[in-house]
Amino acid sequence: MRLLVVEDEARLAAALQRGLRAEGFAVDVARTGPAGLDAARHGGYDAMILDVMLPGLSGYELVRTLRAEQHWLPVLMLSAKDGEYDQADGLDCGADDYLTKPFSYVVLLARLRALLRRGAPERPAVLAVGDLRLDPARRRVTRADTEVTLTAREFALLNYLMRRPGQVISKIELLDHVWNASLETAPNIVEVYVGYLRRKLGRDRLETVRGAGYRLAT
Amino acid sequence: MRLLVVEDEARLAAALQRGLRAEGFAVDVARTGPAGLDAARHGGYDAMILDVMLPGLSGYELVRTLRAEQHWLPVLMLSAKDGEYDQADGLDCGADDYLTKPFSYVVLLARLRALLRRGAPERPAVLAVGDLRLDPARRRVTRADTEVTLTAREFALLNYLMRRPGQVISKIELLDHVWNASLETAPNIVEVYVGYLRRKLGRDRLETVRGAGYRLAT
DNA sequence: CTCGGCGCTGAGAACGTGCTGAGGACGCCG
DNA sequence: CGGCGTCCTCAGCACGTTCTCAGCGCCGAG
Repeated sequence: MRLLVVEDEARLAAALQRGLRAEGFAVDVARTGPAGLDAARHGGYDAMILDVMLPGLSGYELVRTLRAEQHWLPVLMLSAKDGEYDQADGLDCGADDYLTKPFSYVVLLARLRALLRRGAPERPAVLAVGDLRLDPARRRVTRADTEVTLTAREFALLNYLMRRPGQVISKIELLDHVWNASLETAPNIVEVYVGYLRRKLGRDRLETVRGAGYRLAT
Repeated sequence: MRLLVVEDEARLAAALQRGLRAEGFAVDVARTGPAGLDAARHGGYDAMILDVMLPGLSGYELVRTLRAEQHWLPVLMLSAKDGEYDQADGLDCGADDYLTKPFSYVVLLARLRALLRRGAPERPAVLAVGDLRLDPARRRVTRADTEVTLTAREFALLNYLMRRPGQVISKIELLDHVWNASLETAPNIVEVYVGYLRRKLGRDRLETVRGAGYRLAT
């Protein structure tokens, strides 16, 4: 899931990015209204978190413009509760949901998930492929009932692969979702981590499909 | 879903009743501590929203009494942030979650929903994990039958962890529920308190899951 | 068979995360 | 007022994790 955060306060932006990445989202940040609008138009995001007070172009105007151009990206709006703007305005101009600062992180997450959920199926509690099991809540992985300890990055990678067993997944896609890296990042890092996983899970569990990507054996 | 709101300020009570009804809940209101206690005992509610400042009987006493009588109704506590009472105290006495006034209605709803989803009517009188025991009503903790004295904050933290043993809980979530902190608060405070707990409870009872959070060993 | 390119791996550097002790702010109580 | 306990901040340290890089092997095309 790819998210766009449009926020000019550096600390809040950084905190959001960190927190959401920890939840497994790929997060990009834009710091001004125009930059945000541009990213929203072309970035292929699944949702946008948008501050109202922005340099260059207000959040309201941004959403209005986007909607006028027939972009229907889900938008979660944030505003300082200083009375100048109010919630009704936010929803009026085309935002899908609305939070006033200061807000709780858990609430943000809940609302965000609600936005994204439209149509998306609920995740199963425990992923299982062959004799591999992965429990996201407990953050545990077992192979034939013996526990395997993984680092955060290894866990994220396996997690992603286990959601689409048997399918070939490209390095670019993995870079994008597991590392949320730019196009310029060297794909070698993926090879390195696939190597780590192979050592821990068994050699033939991850197949290489030359020129295409990797596949988790079912 | 039936809710009980115990709140003496007429305006707030009315607003809550109206808002929650609009969400599809059946809402009753009690205006004093004793009336609230009585309703909670006999009303068959799914959750209670409880102010701290009440005529006749404080919210703290109310929950404590209820828990002592083996009623495990989920309780969401509200307090004015006037310093007289502290958040940690709220979690101490057996409430399930806690909000300080002024709060956002959206936050209230989100927390309430989380409570109802969790909704454990079959809660044991005392939380027990391994040889650890925590009694929310009496605010006591024992480890292998010897009492451990905890400060309010330490107690609140352990309390939260013991409700989801074995699961990994992120620092952000802990900050949110135990400290009621914003996103920008430094997560170091969690590390510090985990350190305190480890000293008092034993080194390996709280596992660190690097890059993810903490887990209470089962 | 030969060659080019893709993928694999080990070594080690760079980085970040988490832990800890010291100490300051604050409120409470004698 | 002074001592005490709790809460929190901060800076330094240690160690695990992440990433880079270079060299090599292997696969497939021609």
